[in-house]
Amino acid sequence: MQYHFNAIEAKWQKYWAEHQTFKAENNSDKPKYYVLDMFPYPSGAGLHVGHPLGYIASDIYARYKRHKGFNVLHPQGYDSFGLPAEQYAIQTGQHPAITTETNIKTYRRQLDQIGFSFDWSREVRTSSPEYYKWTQWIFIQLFESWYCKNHQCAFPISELEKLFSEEGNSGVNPACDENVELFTAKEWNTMSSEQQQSVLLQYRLTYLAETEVNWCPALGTVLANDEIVNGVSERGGHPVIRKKMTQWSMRISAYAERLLQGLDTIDWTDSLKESQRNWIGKSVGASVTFNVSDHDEVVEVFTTRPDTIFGVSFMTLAPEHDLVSKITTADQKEDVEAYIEATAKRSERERMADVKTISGVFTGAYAEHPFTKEPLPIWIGDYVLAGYGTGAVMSVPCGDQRDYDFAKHFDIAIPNIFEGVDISEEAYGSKDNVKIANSDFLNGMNYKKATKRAIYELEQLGQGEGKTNYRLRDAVFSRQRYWGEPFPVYYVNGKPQMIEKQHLPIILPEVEKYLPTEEGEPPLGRADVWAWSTETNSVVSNAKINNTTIHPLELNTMPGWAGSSWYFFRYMEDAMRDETFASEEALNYWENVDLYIGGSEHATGHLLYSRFWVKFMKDRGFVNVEEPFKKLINQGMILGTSAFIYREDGTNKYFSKGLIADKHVHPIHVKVKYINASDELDIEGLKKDSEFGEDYADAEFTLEDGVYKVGREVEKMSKSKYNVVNPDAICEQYGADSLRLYEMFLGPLEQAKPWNTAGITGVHGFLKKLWKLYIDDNGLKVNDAEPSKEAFKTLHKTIKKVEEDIENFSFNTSVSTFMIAVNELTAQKCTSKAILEPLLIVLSPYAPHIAEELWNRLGNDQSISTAPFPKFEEQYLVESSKNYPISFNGKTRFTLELPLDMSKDDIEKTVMAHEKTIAQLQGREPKKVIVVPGKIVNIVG
RNA sequence: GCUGAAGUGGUGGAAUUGGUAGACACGUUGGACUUAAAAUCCAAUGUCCAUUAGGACGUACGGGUUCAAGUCCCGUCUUCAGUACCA
Repeated sequence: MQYHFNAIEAKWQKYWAEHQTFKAENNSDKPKYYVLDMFPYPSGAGLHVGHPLGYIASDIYARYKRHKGFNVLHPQGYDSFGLPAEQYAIQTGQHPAITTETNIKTYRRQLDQIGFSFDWSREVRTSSPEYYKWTQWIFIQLFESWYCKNHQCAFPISELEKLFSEEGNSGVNPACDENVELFTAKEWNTMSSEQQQSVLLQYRLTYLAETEVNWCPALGTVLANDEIVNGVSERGGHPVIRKKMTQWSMRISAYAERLLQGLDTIDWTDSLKESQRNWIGKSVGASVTFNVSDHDEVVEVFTTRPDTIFGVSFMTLAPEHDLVSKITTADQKEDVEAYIEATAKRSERERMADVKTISGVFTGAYAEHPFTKEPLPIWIGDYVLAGYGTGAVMSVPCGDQRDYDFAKHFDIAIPNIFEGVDISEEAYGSKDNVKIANSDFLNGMNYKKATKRAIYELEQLGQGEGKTNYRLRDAVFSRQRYWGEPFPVYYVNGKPQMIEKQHLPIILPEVEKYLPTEEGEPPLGRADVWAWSTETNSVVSNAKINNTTIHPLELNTMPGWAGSSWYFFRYMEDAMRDETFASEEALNYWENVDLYIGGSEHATGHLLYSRFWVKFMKDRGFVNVEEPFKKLINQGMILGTSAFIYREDGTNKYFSKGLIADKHVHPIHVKVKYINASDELDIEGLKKDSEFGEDYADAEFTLEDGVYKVGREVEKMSKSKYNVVNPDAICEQYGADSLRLYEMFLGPLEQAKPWNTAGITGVHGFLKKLWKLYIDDNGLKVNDAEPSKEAFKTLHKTIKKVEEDIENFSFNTSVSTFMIAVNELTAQKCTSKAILEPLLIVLSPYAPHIAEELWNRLGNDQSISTAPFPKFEEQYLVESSKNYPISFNGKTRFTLELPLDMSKDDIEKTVMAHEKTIAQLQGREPKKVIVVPGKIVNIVG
């Protein structure tokens, strides 16, 4: 009987679905384990072989944990709001919901055929109203909260109102907008409700603010910092400009310190933690204010080197700095304005590319040194960034290379405040091994002491204080798009109001077109039912404008990361649950994700935002975990191997790769399915391909050695490069088990690696051999024969290795282990059930279908997933003897097989006897024998 | 520049954490079976020298520690990823 993988796989997939084999229980005596994949965005292209890599790894782990006696939650869903469906809608008029539904069907079919052990009863879709009701609800909770820096915790905004009415705002220490005005309790209580609302907006964890945003004209929307790569949009590569807009923002900066501290408590890779640390960008230093001479203004700067305060010889402002227009003297006005205009014209990209050119201009104004009262010229320069710190720096040319270069270029003084350091060539940027000089009360101190003293003295003067600065900016939360969560917000007199929970969800309305309106409003501005009636408490049609008091609803939608920041909690419960986003019992039982697998591209987006939301939800008591993902693994990308044919310029002639050296050719991508394992092109197949019509019909192919050789190159898998390998075709031809094993076999999980379909014959051959070990032409070969010692050894070696591999996430080496085991057992002619049955359990996480089939044929009527993982027993691996390498002066000459229980002295005696014989033969004196316990025998002379 | 990861046959990659480098697989070559092909099976396959026996060299490069180094230490180079005028 042959191994009919297609039939076997279909059979068991159906069985698992019908029996709900992988349904997780919310009540169980077993310990819980939560294995999660980053849920996919269902794109129109469907899955290619790279997508399932992480899912296969997590599935192996989930199945393994079930064998190990855990109650495993392993869900899957779709991050189904997003730009591609909307772009497609703009082009075709097709509603994104329909496209999304179609794509999800394709995804589901493709996922099902690989045999994942997902509990589909908990599926979530971020675009379904049952789900985004709760995304909207969380938004409201953020609006109704403020963050107390003293307690490092978020509280309801009503508590802040109470504090304000009792003692004003001078005593509270909240995370809030900069430069909020101080008021007393009395002042607060006399404010109008509208005024109070305006004030509170400065403290809420999500707030409306006029912010400078990254506006992408081509996409008609704003983008977050992490959606911009090299100054252009991540999607589509369109230019991005700075623009001021009123936007919802998330006060993630309030959580900067906790987001940083929390990294120490979770098991993520160093590089990922490092990315987040860099993104948060904590720097400890001081804020210092410099009075501007002859003005009523001050320049506030942030510095990490307050110890170098006496080295300041000038100030530099960003060209966009508010003070520039106020302090520039009449003489300098023309130059300054010309400079500002010139920098504004330069795109972000140019400014980044051109970091070496030093440019700047003197404002004509001077600041006063806080201690020496010396006048310090105030310059503007584009090396100072408006978006970091205060947009102004105190320039210490002897201690900072950029200040140094600037000072040299404009011939500004470079006072040296370092003892015995030569600064004639470059600045001394190091904090170490140096003492401060020429600095009044700081003389002779090191960095640490001087910093402390400088801050103290500044505080005495009232011109500075110790300060910690974070690079992390608040996250803009509004998108001018259609296909996203609507905000549960309406406006009364321009002030945002939250819609009450019982009226959620606010359903995304139908629109005729998905583009922004002619007035430049977001697409929701086109909906004729996009207003809120406070009388009926419902969304009403704009047409009813005369019958009832209506208020405009927020027209923006939420960004992609809104729905993905909390979805892992929704899986804990029935996705249709309507009372809360998940029950308290479920949240208490599942806590957080034990293992999270996904791509590293989310390092500073999704993985930071979800940590922020979870910390917030913890503060407000909605969940009871501080971190969402205990352990995180980034799977590497599977790359495609593109194939090229070479067309001679201006002809329809194609030359084989070896013949192109002296010709003018250019490479053209061809479909990889026409290439065999030896890089030879199937010319007939290509000519007949309907996608290219007649393009290749009369093409002339010049061969070498009778074949056409193509060029190969490893690139990202992409439709346009014709290097996409479809898992459907692989499952069809080799089966899901082969695909699963091969994806693991390709290499370490976390590494990027190219796909090469040719290699799959190796693992496919293994599965056939495995089948033959159990089944032959007469049916089942397995019997109750007493297993041999060797068979036990093979089995237990395999158990041990695979268990270690899975725990260490090195799935690639397990596949080799299985191959060796099957080869050994075949050679031993093993037919014992006592060996072959447990072997199936060990294999089943990797190749569940064949394992389930053989398990069933061995007479088991329960799914193999209920079977406990076989226990490794050391005794079967213990050997009676061991090969000792015998080395002379470090060179291994021969090995001696000696019994394991031999004592050190006996080993020495035995080896000495050998040495004597050899020495006699070679006609020399015997050398001394040294035994290193347990390891090796040395003979030294 | 900074941070992180890595460099092993023709290729993907192993190596129990300092103990016989190259497991396993692909590819290649030869053979068996077959009218033929596919499939399957067997053998060889790091490089060099040697008819053989055997030997020399070999984990990016240069040093070092050790009886013993792919593994540890110092220096250099290269590749990939992230980040960047962050004061």
